[in-house]
Amino acid sequence: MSGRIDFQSQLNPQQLRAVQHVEGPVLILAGAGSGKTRTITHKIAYLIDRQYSLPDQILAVTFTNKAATEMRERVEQLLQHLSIPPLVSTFHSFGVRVLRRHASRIGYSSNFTICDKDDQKRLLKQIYGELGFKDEYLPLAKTHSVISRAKNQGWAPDEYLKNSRDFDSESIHQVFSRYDEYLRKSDAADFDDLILLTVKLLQEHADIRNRFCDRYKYILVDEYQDTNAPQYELVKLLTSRHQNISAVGDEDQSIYSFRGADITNILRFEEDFSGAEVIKLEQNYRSTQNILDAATAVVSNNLSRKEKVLWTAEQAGEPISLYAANDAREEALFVARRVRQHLDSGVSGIAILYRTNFQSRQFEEIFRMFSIPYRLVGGVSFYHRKEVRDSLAYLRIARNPEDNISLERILNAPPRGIGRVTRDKLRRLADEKSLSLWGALQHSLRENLFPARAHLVLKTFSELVERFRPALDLPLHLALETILDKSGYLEAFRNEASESNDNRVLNIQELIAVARDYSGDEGSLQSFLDQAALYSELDEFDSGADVTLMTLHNAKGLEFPVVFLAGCEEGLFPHSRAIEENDLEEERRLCYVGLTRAQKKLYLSYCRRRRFFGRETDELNEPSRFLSEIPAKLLDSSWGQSGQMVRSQSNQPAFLSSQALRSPAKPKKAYTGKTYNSVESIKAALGARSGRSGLVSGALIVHDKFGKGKILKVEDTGTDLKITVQFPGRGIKKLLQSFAKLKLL
DNA sequence: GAAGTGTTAAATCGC
DNA sequence: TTAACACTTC
Repeated sequence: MSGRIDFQSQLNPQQLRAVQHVEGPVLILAGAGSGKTRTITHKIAYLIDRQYSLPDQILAVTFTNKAATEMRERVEQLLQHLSIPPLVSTFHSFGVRVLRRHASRIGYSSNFTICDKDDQKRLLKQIYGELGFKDEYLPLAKTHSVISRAKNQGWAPDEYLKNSRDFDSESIHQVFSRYDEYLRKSDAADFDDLILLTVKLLQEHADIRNRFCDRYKYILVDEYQDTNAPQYELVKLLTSRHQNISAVGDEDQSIYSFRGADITNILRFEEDFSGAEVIKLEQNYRSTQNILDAATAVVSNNLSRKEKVLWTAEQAGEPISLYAANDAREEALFVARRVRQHLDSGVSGIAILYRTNFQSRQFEEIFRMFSIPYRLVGGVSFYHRKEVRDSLAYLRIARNPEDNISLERILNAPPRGIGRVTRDKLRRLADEKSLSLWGALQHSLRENLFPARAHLVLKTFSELVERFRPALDLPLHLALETILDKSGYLEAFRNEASESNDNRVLNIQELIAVARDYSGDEGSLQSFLDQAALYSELDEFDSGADVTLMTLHNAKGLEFPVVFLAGCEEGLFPHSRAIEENDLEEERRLCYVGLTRAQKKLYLSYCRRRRFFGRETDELNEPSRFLSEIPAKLLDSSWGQSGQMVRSQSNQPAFLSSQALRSPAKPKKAYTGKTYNSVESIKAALGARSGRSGLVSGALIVHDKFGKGKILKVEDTGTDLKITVQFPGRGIKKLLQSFAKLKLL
């Protein structure tokens, strides 16, 4: 049966052309909100429905699990009697899928471990220790990002050295080589390797490459502007026989150059794939005219872009509101009040977007105060919690004790008497004998290489691990439960009752519950571990939620009736690092992405002052330059209640017309100028929260003849208060004691 | 080796 | 501000 779906009635002429372009390469250049994903989803359906292809001959690649899931579901909706689904996958999970089958061809086992950022950092730290490198001379964070960047270019350590003239490149090269070697020896791959190794496999083994080429006759790539060199290479390899590639992208939405995304991939598509047709989608179905005009006005300040004319059939809609807050708290209060109003009038689907994750905190606090339910995307996600990661490491070790990275994690968690000395000795032994850590442990037990006490704890540990294996025959969740039980890992948290330990236990129980969903399938252990490793924060996003907090990067591809774009200040957005490195065009694209998330109503806000590390900035923040790029006529002239009113005048951007934006004198804290007689009263006045008893630290400032100092400790001697104060002076910190009834400023 | 205490660094964006 | 770390003591 063919031709059941009426594509013509569901798509506009351009979209239809893109969908019906079946043979050969096509590039779909689409503006924001023009139905990119919709178009390729329909294309998948079209290929199947019109019998150009069997479902499993289609491979669609996206960047997030979220997008993949959505696309899969929509295809299923369109084609209701689909027995085999097409493969819709992220680049990374596609890599995993290929490698799990064929890893042996390039020297890995099919059970290789996926190593995430946290594992990478641990490993780098270990290598620093071995090489005697110090973080203060060569920041580990820098090394990490340089290595990842190099890998995203497709460079091996030696190629990196050749291509880089940095002062530190020799040192980094040393770390990089050792790091790669260690991963290889540990049968482990980091995220970048998932792509690199897949490319290597397909390059070196023509038989496998040809098999995949014939298998997937139609390749579709979403967000093509975000592909980096290895991903581009992968696409080239997969399409090397049949050039049936459909790439969808928007160069104005390229916001991932920091992870190697190369905007030239999309710009030179026509050269790369000869005979490529280019189709533009310029009608926007998402936003009002005002919002679209604002976004277009901003992004047209970029020089390196192709002109696209986005238009909409929508009305002008409401003007865009701009709010200048004195600080982040006020900004959050403004947002919370408006959110409440929208919720009360029945609007749902509100997003609060910001540049950096730390901004979420203030919103969370205020939203809880207002009892506004919200979803936070990002932050410390479930799968990044220590207890969850440790539990997964236990599971990996049960299956394969040779997994060095996991063994390092659980060796002494919970504490079982295997300390630094013993661990170092094991590592050295493993290195000398070219053994895994587990191998070294076995070897040293046989040869009696450790003193009695260490020998005993290692033997106990070894026997423990041996006892894990039989548990793997149980259904997955029971296996996990049994292993955690035997290991004493759960027990250790239960024994020491505290709020955080209770949470840990709950998280582990939650993990066991997730494992239950995987139980029973063939290969359930592997797919459970893979999904945990490739899990991303965006996966938590629930499009049904009323209010969502997330970063601008996470918001790409999503839309909301109401959007708040917070923190529009120079230094924050555009970010100071971007200003330094002259990456303003990418920041501007990010702004474009943010603005175009809004369907009906858009709010912009910024703070004149903002706190970093508990410290207030000295000078007032400049409003973001992007605000001044929005034509004043699109902006609202009325303002929220608690901030100062800013009126827009004819052609001036709203914020420029307001002169007296200086923040009023800060209200004095309730505790200043008073005299306190007890520890408790000081603590109460400060609202100080500190785990350590009798200690008040932090923002409290005392004033005496030595100047201003920070209170470190307050002890009640019965008659007096003994207060330890730290006075910073020329880099040297003097510790003094002063007594009782101190006046606090 | 573990626990407790003091010091200091930190936070752009993410698979 | 907090959290990781480094150092000391038991």
